[in-house]
Amino acid sequence: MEERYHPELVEPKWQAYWKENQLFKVTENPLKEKYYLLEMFPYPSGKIHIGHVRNYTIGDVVVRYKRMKGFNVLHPMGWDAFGMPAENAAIDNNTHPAAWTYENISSMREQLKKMGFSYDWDREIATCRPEYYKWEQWLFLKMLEKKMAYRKESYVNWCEKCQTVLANEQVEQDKCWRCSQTVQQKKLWQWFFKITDYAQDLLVHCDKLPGWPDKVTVMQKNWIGRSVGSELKFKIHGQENNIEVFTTRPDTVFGATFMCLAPEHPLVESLSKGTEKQDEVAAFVQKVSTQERSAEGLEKYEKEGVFTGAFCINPATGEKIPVYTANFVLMGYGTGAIMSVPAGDQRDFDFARKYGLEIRVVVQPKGELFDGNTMDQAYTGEGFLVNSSEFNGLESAKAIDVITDWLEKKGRGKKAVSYRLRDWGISRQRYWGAPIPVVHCPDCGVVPVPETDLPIRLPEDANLLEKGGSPLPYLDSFAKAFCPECGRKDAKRDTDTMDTFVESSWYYLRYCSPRYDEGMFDPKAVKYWAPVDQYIGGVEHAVLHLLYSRYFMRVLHTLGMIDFKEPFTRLLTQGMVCKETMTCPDHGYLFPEEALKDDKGSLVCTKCNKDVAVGRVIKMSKSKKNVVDPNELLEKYGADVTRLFCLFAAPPERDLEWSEDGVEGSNRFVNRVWRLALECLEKIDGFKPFTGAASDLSSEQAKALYIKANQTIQKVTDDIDKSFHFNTAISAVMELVNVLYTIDLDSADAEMKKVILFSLENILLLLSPILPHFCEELFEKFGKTGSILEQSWPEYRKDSLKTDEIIVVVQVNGKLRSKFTIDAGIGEAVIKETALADEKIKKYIGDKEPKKIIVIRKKQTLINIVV
RNA sequence: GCCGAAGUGGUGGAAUUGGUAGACACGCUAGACUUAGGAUCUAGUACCGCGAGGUGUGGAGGUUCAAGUCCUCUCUUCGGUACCA
Repeated sequence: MEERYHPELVEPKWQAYWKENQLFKVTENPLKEKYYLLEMFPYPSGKIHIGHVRNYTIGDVVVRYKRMKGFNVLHPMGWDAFGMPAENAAIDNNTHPAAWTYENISSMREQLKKMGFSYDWDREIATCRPEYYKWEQWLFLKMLEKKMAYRKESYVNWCEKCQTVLANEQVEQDKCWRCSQTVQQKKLWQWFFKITDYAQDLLVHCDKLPGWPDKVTVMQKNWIGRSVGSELKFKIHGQENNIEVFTTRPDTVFGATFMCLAPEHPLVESLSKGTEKQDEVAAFVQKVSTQERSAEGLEKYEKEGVFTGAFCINPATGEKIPVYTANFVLMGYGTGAIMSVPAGDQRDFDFARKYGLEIRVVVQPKGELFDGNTMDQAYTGEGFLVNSSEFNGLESAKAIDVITDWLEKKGRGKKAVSYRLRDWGISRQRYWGAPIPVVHCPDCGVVPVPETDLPIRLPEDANLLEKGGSPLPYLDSFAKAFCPECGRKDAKRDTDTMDTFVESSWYYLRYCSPRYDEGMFDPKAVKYWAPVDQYIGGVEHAVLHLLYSRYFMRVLHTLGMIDFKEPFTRLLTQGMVCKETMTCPDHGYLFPEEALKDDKGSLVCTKCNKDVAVGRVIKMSKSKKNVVDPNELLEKYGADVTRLFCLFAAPPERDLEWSEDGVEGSNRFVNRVWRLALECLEKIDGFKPFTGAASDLSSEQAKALYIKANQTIQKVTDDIDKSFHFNTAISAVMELVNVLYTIDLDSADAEMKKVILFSLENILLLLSPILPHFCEELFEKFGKTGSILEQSWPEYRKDSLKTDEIIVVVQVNGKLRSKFTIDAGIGEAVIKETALADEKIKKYIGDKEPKKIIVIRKKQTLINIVV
């Protein structure tokens, strides 16, 4: 009985068994109900981190559970293999993105295999392979043909010194991360997908995703950001052109005392041209071009603007109002111009005060008398119109329609819907991505590459530029092309590559038929497997990846390629894995192994012996060094213990705080079950598990254990099935194990032994999705043949879940004062009587007459006496 | 800034539709076994108080016989914010 569980022997044994018997290989089987479970595929960064381990463990448990429930389960794995880190690593380590990526893939694949995850590895894909991105290029051509893809000019972060485009994360405080040069906004022609065509459909279906967490659909709705309002035309003074604005508050149009254009607005230059403001405006536009134009970045800068020198006509008042350009107006939202109503919008108010512009009150609630000169903030609420000519006195909410209709009759406006959602810019001026399959011809313009030329291969012999730019434009063998239309020899291939979100928007369909070479996927396979029944991944993808995927399915649906629109029926967004940071005064951030306890018990740096400061618990990241290497865990504890801890430490949707002590605890539990099983094996021989009803059992102890075992089956099944709360499922099994530990096997009678055997076998079945290797091994020791995977999930007996007695909780004025046990079938009157007769209760009631007695008989039986 | 979450013992966390706050585990304390233990087993462990008892789910109010759970306000931390994936 000294023997401990030895993962280093047991785990490879069963991994080999599963592989040999191809237990995870699946094919379409119309006789079985399918279940497609998918975890978000990883970026091959080099090593699996704990966040991956957690994500894939959650998925693996559900997969194994569903298999035991009889489903035909698809559970694939692959690699989101294009992306910026490969380029950075290639520059830093003087290697090639492809070499770096493929190496990472093979080491990460080995790690995943050691974790015992039940993937059908025959379906593995890597998005950087031409066989994959060929079909992405194919789809791009289809979208181009259907006008779902188009080109327009838009801005990128540009470092003049490095001559490169920078990602947002490569811009640090307006400076290039490599050379600290101030970053500029540069205008480039880029490709876009017309996701806005589906804005309404994507929005409406947010409410038809019952399997998604509300927080995700709410975020998506807000991201799409539908707003209803009006589009108004402000005639430019002295010209026939108009400036169009979108506003949700046309009721305030009489208060529009100036106009603001985005600095990128095409009219900014032309309006100021030739005026004395020309230079000032140009300088301002230049200044704004060094400012980050993201929603997050906008907040960092002081709101400011300049007068363009031009005026436009307020369509309601007929007044001349000045046209400004301002840094808080975004070209990408609405029309890139706003009518400014300082009395009704805080930003406009601040702007007006700053530049001495008129603040005219047009809406005020009853009983107020706002004055534009003395107000200290804008009034954004509803009220009644003032200073609005014939509309004075009208309720502002009603005025929205009335004024829009009035302006429409004058030809100056109309009702309009605007979305915050912008079209998806997919062009990346990078090397390590899927080439965009078009050619630019001096004569024919943009010409799609013929389908038969696909894939347009990314040349793998290119060397990266030191400063991070893409080598593709300089690589003649790639960039020079014949025009497919006219045959001109000096046409130029598009050297941009696609956003990596494009690959991840459809990979889950590719898994259904990963080697299919006649299209993106085999329609028959997709018909059987898709959509994904359960998708699992980080909550950080709540908007972009998930929205793009939803969009892509709509595109394929429109193209008639699939018959569904929503890719993921159920979604689980798991929390991050966090750990405390440690810093040494001399050496900065420390890895966990670089800080050790000295004899006094305080943490010191292994390099200099100075005291280590323990910092906040934050998401594990290499830069903060608060990481745990799964390889070390595997070596020390094995896969099953690591899996157990990931599941036990927190429910999946919550952040998980890593704790070495907690892992030790999981290890202890695994060994506790191991010893229990071995002891039973030794002492209970020749018996079969009990399977009758609890009432057939003669001893109270056996009955109690049997009920507990049945309750455990119910609890674990519910927790996995309904909420994925594995932590409570595990604690339920722990409770049962604790009960078994209190039983003396040597003195147990035959009946008891049968119930113990029943309990133990079910513990193994219930734990098998979580501790697959461990449970296989014990199952085998108990003389079973085959894999535990092929067993059915246990059923509990409904007639053996409840005990004969219940505990009644007695409260006086809502405070717990006493408890008693009573026969479960007893009536309410008896409960009241018993409670009132209770000595402790009498003390609290005294001689007062109870005002009210409330008896609750739900999960708990409770009686509250109000005096 | 905007959008979305989360705050419960020394720690991670548990608590259908409001109904015994702290399951289960870590840590700690004590005991047992042991040549030894960082193994194992048993017991105890929210806080204050000698006690009766009181107080407790980030903070402040409110609804209710009853609030971790519902409502209002507020603080802190985290995620996303369109070129990290």
